[in-house]
Amino acid sequence: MALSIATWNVNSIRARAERVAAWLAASGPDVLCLQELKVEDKAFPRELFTAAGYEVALHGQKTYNGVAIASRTPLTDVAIGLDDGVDDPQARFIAATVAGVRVISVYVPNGGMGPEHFAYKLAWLGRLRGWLDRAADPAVPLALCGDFNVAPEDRDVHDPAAWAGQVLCTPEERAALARVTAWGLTDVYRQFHPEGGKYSWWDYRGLSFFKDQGLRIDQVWATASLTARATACEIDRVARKGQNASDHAPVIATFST
DNA sequence: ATGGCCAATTTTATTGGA
Repeated sequence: MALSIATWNVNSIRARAERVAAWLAASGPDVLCLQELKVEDKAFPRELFTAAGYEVALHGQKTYNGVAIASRTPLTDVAIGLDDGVDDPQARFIAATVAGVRVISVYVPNGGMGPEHFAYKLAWLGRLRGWLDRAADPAVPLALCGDFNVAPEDRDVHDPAAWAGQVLCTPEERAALARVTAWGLTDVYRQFHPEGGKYSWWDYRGLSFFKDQGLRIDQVWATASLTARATACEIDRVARKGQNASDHAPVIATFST
């Protein structure tokens, strides 16, 4: 048997309802971490998931952000938000345990809208490391999944020279992400695809997807005990094609059980 | 010249995204 865990920034679950339903029916993973729901909990299209055989743990908000974990098997020990005493209304973190794996869905701040946004992003990554230190165990199977809004290395960038120093690729962001993953996490996609030149996000503008001008900012990071069970990790570019697509493609990691 | 697209909103412009 296998356990598949995917992450997908859908850029509005309501705008993407038909595409998500079709994707679940065609290639639905066991667990799906979602980001950028852009909807309050009470307006979340839960039936879309229940009809496909999933239960959902949800942390939404109006207009912006919003994360969830959908699973074919029961979700337990749901944690909403970083719960670190910081007054932060932005819905960017949810965790739950499924099939013996601690699964986390994060939507890391973009940080590109000005200096205060950038500072919030770096601080948020520091708070994420704090949550791992305080509330998780690197010795157990854990998958930290989501839209990290950081391309970890130049090989995750279509044009590193053009992106040098730009938000999503700065040394400060890469260092902040590295401090999170130094807790004890491995980039599962990288394990299977060291070659680079593979992306998970393409700008809607300028025919970027057609020209494959993207960034690999969506990732699945796993602890050692889970990484040891990884058998594959793929980006589903097909889900980015055509009309009404999200600007992100799903990333699917598969583990032996 | 630093644009182009897309989604949500007390919508016909603005904000945020990446």
